[in-house]
Amino acid sequence: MSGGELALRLFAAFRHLVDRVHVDLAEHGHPRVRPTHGFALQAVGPTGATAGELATRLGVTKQAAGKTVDALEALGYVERAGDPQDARRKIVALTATGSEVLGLSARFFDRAHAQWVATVGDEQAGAFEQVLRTITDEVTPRLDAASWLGDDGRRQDT
Amino acid sequence: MSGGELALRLFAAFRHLVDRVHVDLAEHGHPRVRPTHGFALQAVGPTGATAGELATRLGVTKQAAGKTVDALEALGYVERAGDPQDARRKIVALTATGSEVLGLSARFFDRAHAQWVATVGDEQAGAFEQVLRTITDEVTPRLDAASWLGDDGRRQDT
DNA sequence: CGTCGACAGACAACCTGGTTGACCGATCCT
DNA sequence: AGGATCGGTCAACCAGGTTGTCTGTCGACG
Repeated sequence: MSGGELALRLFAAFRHLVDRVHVDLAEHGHPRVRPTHGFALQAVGPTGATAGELATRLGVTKQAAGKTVDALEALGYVERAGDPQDARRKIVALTATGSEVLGLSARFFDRAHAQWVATVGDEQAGAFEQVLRTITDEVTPRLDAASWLGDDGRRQDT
Repeated sequence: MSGGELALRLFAAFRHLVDRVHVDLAEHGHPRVRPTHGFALQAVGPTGATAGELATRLGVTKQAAGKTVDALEALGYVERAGDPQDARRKIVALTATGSEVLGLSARFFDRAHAQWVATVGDEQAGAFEQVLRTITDEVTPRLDAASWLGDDGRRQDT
C-alpha cells in the first residue's frame, strides 16, 4: 500500500464511521446535527464549559467557538447561563436533548464499531486498534477539522 | 476502545500523515500547497483532465472544481489549454512544478508510511493495512472533505 | 442544411465556518 | 483606587462550497 493510499483509506474509514453515525442520528430525530456539532457537544461534556475552554479544547479561536455555541443553542442542544461566581464568564451546558444526542451518538459509534469488529474478526480488530493506538498516541487530538484542510495553520487569537 | 475514540484516532492518524507530508513539502519549496490542492493535483494526474472530470473525481460541483483550478493556476501548478478537438472543453494539465509537487508528495507520503512501518513492525503494519483495506473496500472514495464536515449533504449540481 | 437539445465552462450571489481586529464590562493585583 | 488582564461579543473578511443563470459549441435529426 502506498503512503497516499494509506492516508486516503484512513480518511475513508473515519468518514464512513461518522457518516453512519449521523445517518442513525438523523433517523432518531436529530437530522440537523453535523459532525462539527458532535465534536463540540463532546467538548462541552456533561459538566459544561465556558466558550473559552471550548475554544482551546477544539483548537479554534474563541470567536469561532462562540459561533458554534450559537448554532448549538439555536438547535436547542445547549444553554448559556451566567456564572454567579464571575460575571464575565458564561457557562454553556447541555440541555436534556443535548445530552440525549451525546448519548445516542456514543451508542451509535459503539454499534458501528461492533459491526466492523464482527466483519473483520475479533483478533484482527484488536491488533488493528493496538497499532492505531501506538501510531496516534503522541498526537495531540485537535478537532478543528474543517479549518485545517483549507487554512495555512496560522492562527493566533489575540 | 470506544467507537468514538476509534473515529478520533483514525482521523488523527490521517491528519498526522498529511501534516507531516505538508511540512516536508513546505521545506522543499512548496509552502503554499494545501491538502485540498494535493487531492486536486492527484485528480488531475499526469494525463490532465477537464474541469468537469475533476469535479466528478473530487465529488464536488464543477463550479467548485473550477475555483480549485483557478487557485492551482495562480500557484503555477496547472495550466488551462483549449482542446483542439472540442472547443467547449479546456483541459487542465500539470506544469513542470505541478508534477514536481505531485512527485514529491508521493515520495513524502511513502517516507512517512515507511517510518511508521518501522516503528510498529513489519508484520503488524501488514495486518493493519489488510484490515483497513477490507473496511474501506466497498467505500467510494470521495475527497470533498471540507464541505462534508459542515454541510447537509444535499448537493445536486444541475 | 438548419435548428434544437445537450454539454462544458464561467459568472454572480449566497452560505458556513473560520480568522483577525476592536471593543466593553468584570475582575485581580499592586 | 487604578491599571492591566480576562471573558465574551460585534464587525469585517476570507476560503471553499453550493445553487442558479448564461454563453458558446457540438451533435443529431428532420
